[in-house]
Amino acid sequence: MTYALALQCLGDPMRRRLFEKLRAGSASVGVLAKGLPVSRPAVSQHLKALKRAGLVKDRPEGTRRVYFIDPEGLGPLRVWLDQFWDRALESFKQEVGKTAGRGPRRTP
Amino acid sequence: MTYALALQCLGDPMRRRLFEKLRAGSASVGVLAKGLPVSRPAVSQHLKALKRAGLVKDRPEGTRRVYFIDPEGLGPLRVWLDQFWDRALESFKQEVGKTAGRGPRRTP
DNA sequence: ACTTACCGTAAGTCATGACTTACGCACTGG
DNA sequence: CCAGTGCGTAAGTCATGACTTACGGTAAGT
Repeated sequence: MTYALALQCLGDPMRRRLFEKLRAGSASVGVLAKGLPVSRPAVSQHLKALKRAGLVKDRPEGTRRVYFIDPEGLGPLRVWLDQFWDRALESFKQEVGKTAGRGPRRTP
Repeated sequence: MTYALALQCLGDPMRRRLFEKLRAGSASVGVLAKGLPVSRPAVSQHLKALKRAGLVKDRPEGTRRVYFIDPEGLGPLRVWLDQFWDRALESFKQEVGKTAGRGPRRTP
């Protein structure tokens, strides 16, 4: 059920940019805030959401907090996605044939 | 770049429920609307968004429109996700060790 | 041709949530 | 011990978007 939070989090463009920044490696809040067109508190709030979704972890480092991606957080999302690939792909094959078959009544 | 639309779409709970319903197979708008706590036009609008994101396709069938999942729509999302698994996983291993290492000054 | 079923779009309402500024707390260095 | 730095939270504002009802358009049955 935790994939829901992950999706809802990554659905936001700003949070996605934040998450993608962290892909390059760990970074503090201040560093992340620079390079983004929003205030530092906004970044804090986004990081809080990402943390709640299990997508990132943080570690205190002196007076600052360093955030980094938790790969395990993407696990449930990956599993959820695979459920569609398997199940939906076979259904899809049955559909594509029909797409030009039974349309509205042909009126020549 | 299309993974952005997919994420933004699936970020919405109602759209997710809709998408998961379609996993069981194709269905018309009216059928989908029943079983969801929203009006039929709302479902139409959600389906429009899903279609724009390339996640579903539709086919006319008489007076109704049948929607079904397009597995290819999930492709970009999958690719995007993998980029994190590969890249972030190695970064993560370097981080976990530090998590208890350099904290705030120990004050015994 | 007329009615009925099914759907998409338009227009308007309302709540969610993304942002801001202001504040208080924890840690570090002089 | 006293600034200064870095951060999280609170409170308030404002736009986005998710929903509604109303309408028009297409296809099928009689």
